[in-house]
Amino acid sequence: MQRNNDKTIIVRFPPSPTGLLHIGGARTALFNYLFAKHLGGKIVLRYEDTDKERSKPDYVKNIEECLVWLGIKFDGEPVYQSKRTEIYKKYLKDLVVAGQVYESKEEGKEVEGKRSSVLRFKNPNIRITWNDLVRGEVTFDTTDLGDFVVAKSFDEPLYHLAVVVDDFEMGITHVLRGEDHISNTPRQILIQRAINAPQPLYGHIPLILAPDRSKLSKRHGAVAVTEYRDRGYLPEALINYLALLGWNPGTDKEMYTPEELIADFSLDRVQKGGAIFNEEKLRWINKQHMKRDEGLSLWIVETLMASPRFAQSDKINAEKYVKRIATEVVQERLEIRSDLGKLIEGGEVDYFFLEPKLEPAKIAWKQDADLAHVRLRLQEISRIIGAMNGAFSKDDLSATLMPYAEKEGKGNVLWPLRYSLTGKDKSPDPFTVASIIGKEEVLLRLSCAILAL
RNA sequence: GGCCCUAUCGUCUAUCGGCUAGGACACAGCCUUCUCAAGGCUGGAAGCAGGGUUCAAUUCCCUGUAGGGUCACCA
Repeated sequence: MQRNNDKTIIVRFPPSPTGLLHIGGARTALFNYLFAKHLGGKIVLRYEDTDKERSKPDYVKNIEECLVWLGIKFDGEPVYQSKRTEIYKKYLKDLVVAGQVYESKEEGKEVEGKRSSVLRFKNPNIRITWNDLVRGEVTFDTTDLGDFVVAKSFDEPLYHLAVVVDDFEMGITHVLRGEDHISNTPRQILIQRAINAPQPLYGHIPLILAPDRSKLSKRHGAVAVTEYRDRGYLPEALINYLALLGWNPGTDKEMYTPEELIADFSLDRVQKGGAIFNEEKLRWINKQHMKRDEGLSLWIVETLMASPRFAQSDKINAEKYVKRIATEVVQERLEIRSDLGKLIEGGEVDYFFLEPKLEPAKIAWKQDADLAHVRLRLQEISRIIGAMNGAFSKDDLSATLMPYAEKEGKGNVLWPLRYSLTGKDKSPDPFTVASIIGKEEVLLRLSCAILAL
């Protein structure tokens, strides 16, 4: 009965443009996309905008924007149900002729602002069973459904009718959707049989849950894809995380590019139970992606160069210099893009562009705060560095200075050095900083520190 | 409430009858160059309950319990 194996796989993503695309919808789109692409099939986009009251062009725009951002590409042009009224009408008429849909007079309904007459499906009251791709056999008794409404009028079809007609006409072979649709399936199968459409294979994906285990929704905070985009998440990271929510490869692999997901995805490794959305893990995955993202350092460079904070600096336009800061210091410190603004505003890279302001009391390391000793050590550090020739890499600096640091006690040398260079309690290690700002600047800052003591 | 679905660390998950129950996030401790970040190592942390089936159940079956979904002239 359910034999579509010889046909090309065609799936669909059918958002209704009544709100911003949320992450649950994005994941449904993603699973459909991965499933289809893995098997060399097609995925089509269909806007279910039969509800004229709630559907808005702005939401269509948002959905489209998000899907493009996420990198989910569709085959062919999007379908709008609102433009297919005539088609549904034809099916409706045929169903009426066949006696499977009838016009029902609704007594007293007009007082509630509803129609006095609607089109109802004549329910055969049978048991419907299908073999769900993720849950196995599922059975419903359709008697509970009664003669449900399929259209408000011939020109105003409702969801179930439109879905079934479209899935049929579009040759949809697999319907992968959220678990919240599971109870819609029996009535859609009923309509399918009435119009002699083949039954697609169904797979009901578990829901994304809020921390309280209820269906994730607006009241739980950020759910719109655009919010995550605007907060600074990378699309590949969101894709990676969403894929792992409810699916796993059966290995320990967690870092995935979209291409790798397509290669590994399979429905039989999709989870049956819902999964709580955990932003901590999303952040971690985002960080991993950011570290690997080569284009990101370019963006960091541009952002640093454009920052008004460093406009006065004579170093801000030295691209090579800024590039080193971006790749050696900044990039590994970011979890999401918006961290960069915070890092800059927090003054965490000021010392690369501006002379640090030193608090004399902080130059000494707490273990040996004797100022005479500190002065002597800074002078010795200065002498050692001054004597260095040629290369000035992090490793050279470390090799040259560590023996002295070991001798004096690491903190007694490294802290004053690092503080003199940065004026910060927290910063990257002194060798990294020194190697970037260069020998001349290091010596200058050391002498300033000595004078400040 | 009816119907349907689900049930392993706090969270995401591995296990397709043999388990000292593995990994990741988060957390704690230690190490790595003083501080921060990154990295490394170590640690705590789970099979909802009761019955079966079986030589053997986290894994299969039943019941209970809990959680969720859905019950529109929305989609």
